[in-house]
Amino acid sequence: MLTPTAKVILGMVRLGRRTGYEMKQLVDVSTRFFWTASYGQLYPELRRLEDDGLIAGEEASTSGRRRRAFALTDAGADALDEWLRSEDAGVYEYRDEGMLKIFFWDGLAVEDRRRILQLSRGRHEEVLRHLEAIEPAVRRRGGGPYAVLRSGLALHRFSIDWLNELEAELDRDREREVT
Amino acid sequence: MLTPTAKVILGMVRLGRRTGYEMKQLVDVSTRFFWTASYGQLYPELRRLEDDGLIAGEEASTSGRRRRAFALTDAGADALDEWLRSEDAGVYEYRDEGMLKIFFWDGLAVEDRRRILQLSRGRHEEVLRHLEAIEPAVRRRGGGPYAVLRSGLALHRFSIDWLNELEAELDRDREREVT
DNA sequence: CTTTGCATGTAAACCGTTACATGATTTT
DNA sequence: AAAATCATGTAACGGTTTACATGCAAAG
Repeated sequence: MLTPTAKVILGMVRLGRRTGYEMKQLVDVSTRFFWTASYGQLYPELRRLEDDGLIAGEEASTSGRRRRAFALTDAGADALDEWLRSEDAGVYEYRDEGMLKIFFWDGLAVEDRRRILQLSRGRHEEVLRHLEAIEPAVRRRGGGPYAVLRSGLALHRFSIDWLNELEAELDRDREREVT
Repeated sequence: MLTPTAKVILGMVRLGRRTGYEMKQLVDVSTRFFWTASYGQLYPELRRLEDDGLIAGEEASTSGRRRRAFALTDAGADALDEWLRSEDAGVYEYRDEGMLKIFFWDGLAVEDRRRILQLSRGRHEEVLRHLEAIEPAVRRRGGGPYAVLRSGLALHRFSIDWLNELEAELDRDREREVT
């Protein structure tokens, strides 16, 4: 079985990211919103995958700076395909402290509740802005990354709309209080 | 600063869940979809919170079976409110292996891609069924838990719709291939 | 009398982030 | 000359899940 980070690495190598650094670069602008990877996971896992014969590394220093480039082995390509075709939906985790605050917000004043909604919305807006910024470039490439990007755009827009709706309800509740 | 589990506990105590077991019960049917807690976190954290004076525990055995019931102290109520009013959106994590598969799916046949979408959708449908089942009971209570439940319903329905749309696109792509 | 539910807890393993360390190269 | 970028790695820490251990009480 592949570890979560191994899946990212094998996929990234097939996409042409040959060094750990390049993989991290792409993760940070693309998969980051539904799948992260830090250097602390990446480099040890690269070594493990090489030991297991799923990737092959070679010295690729262009100058005095050391650099290791990796390529998929046949076994690695098989492992990647096997995972992609596996009958297992895999990890799905959604953890949202904003939701937890809403769950427990019953004692709070309307203005405090509004603030909770605004903070949550602010974060979705930040992500949305980033996704919108890279949209033109990713659209040109198309394929899986573009499908995923459109998912992200749709999801965060939906969340923003939903939070706005909840905020509108808050106003209606207050009017009822005043009346 | 409160640990994530501490936030759940303080909130649950205010909602009237007095024992670790009761808290876990409610977490499992309600917050589970955006915030989990296992016994391995719950019981040690209960002890820590009691040591810190945020909750007070008392023996509450109704018979031979041991049972510790907790209540919020004034300091605990303050800490809970402080967290709820904090200018920090807190943890937001979304990890989805289905999305990762889509990101890397470009080498796959249309049928393999369809399967990936179906598996993801299946999971959302499972969650949706559970949320729909508890909806009537939660609606009666209203408040934060009901707002959160409606969020969950909306989010998972949206995800299902989105995955269906992607699947329809797949069919259009294949027709184009055949034509 | 056996299974399910109530109830509390611990230990090990796993996963992941953060901070740190190092040093070369390119850009300003 | 300084700052940013390329590039690789480790150590410490923290949070979470899983599996295990224990035992009483109620229901079938």
